[in-house]
Amino acid sequence: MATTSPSQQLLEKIVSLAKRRGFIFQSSEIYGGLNGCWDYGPLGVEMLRNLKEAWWRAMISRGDIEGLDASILMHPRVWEASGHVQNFSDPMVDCRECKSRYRVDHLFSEMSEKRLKAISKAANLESALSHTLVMESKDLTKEQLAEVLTSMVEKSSTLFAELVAKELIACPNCGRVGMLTEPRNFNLMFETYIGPVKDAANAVYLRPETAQGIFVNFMNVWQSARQKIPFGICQIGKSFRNEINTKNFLFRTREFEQMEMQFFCKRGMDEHLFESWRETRWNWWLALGMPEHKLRFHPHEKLAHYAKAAGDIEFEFPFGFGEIEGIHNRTDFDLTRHQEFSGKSMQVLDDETKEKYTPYVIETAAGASRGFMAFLCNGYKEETVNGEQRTVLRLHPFLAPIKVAVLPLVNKDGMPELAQSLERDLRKTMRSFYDDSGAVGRRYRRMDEIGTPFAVTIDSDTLHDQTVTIRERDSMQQVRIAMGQVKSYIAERITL
RNA sequence: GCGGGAGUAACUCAGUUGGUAGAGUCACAGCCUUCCAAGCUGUUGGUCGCGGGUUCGAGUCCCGUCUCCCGCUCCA
Repeated sequence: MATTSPSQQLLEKIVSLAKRRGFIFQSSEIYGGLNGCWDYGPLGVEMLRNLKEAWWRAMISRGDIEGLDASILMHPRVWEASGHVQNFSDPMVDCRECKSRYRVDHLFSEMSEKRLKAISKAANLESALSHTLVMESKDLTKEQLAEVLTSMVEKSSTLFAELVAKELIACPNCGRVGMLTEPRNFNLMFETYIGPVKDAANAVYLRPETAQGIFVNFMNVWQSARQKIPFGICQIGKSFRNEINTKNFLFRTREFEQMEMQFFCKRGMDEHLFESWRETRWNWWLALGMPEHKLRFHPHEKLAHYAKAAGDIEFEFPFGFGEIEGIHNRTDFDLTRHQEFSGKSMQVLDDETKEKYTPYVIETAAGASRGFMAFLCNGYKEETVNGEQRTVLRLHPFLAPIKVAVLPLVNKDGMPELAQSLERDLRKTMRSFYDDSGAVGRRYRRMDEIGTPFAVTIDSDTLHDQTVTIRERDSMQQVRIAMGQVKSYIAERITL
């Protein structure tokens, strides 16, 4: 029997509840499942839609952000321009002795300068440099040496193996020399083919991020929507990454949904806007019920090739802190690259100074799937009430898949009929649920477990004075109001 | 990709040295029940993850494979 940590058990309970109640099923389960893919069940899809709706409204209601829904398949050149073709595949090697795996660039960057020099000599770096750069190897810094060597290894299929054979590269873990395999490329982008012929010339990628769909449409949106800089473009959609390993339920999957916004501004405003968006996005998570102590902002020290500043909003999952949203100052990198690769101008005119410039971009990239899981984990609580245990999902009412349950206290005296008619009426404006099976306490608990914030109960008083009780999920307190006010009472309390 | 653990009903699990699958919960149909899951009756549901092998006979033993979890690695 495996020893399982409390946090592991917690995650297992959440996964189990998610399946039992119809939030999340494993993809293709009857065929044994598909690694790292999950399906949203009836309650899951409602909750996910609510989450995306909350985000969409927060973006669009500002007035300075336009929506977009770009195609998942894009021109292959997009990913050359974005740097994904080059940077999204990392050559990796394994140690035959101790089975450790390394990225080649990490291998080089961890080496001593002396070792790098020795390898440079063996790799005949000078001649490689002579026809590409004016520099000589002795002028290169340690970091530059590592970088050049990495790119040489990437270009040559045999170089790394030769260096290993000359016993110049040791495994950092076990220290054995000559045990590393040839580099293998791990391309993190999914590839498919346009048209019925599977041919390299027809290859396209499933987008690894939604951002590029926004960048390539920047000019279209700018001109058609009549927005003035600064303004943003936002988009919700699926992205795909062929991860080596999937992990932790919905957290690391190969197919996931993003909620991305790119805010275009003039250079000079970018640093202020980065801070401002960081705060705006932080507060958005809080407004949906995230407690501040479960969140943290993690600034990136090692920046990606496109970024000037970057950081993540992280949530404390049962397995530890994990990113739920990234905020990046992408500078003018993407637009500049697309201008270069497409030959189309990405510049705008400053009305005051009459100068043309390429806008800077602040990106906020939230994970819809990860956010969903974060709210599920955050909401899950086991409580003891009067000696009995109850499981409750403390979801913000806006996120809750079902807003209200309507229950006849007992199944007689016309209570079921009255309750059914109330439920039919509520159903027109909100997700509601009628339940008459078992004791009322059991029904309350069932609703707690799926996060339903309100339960309306029809009792004998209802029959003669048209009042009902409304029970609130978290406090379990009840108030009695006129049946005619139920709709407005709940509507007021399920808004953001 | 490596190492460890696990996979039996929708969920949580039991199943002895191999002898044609069980419990509780849930769900469903009723009964009971006037406010917080524990009453009664009945019912549905499993080729024991999948595929091979050994055997007269495999949930149980062996091999392969898939999936989930943990660690390493990875996470532009």
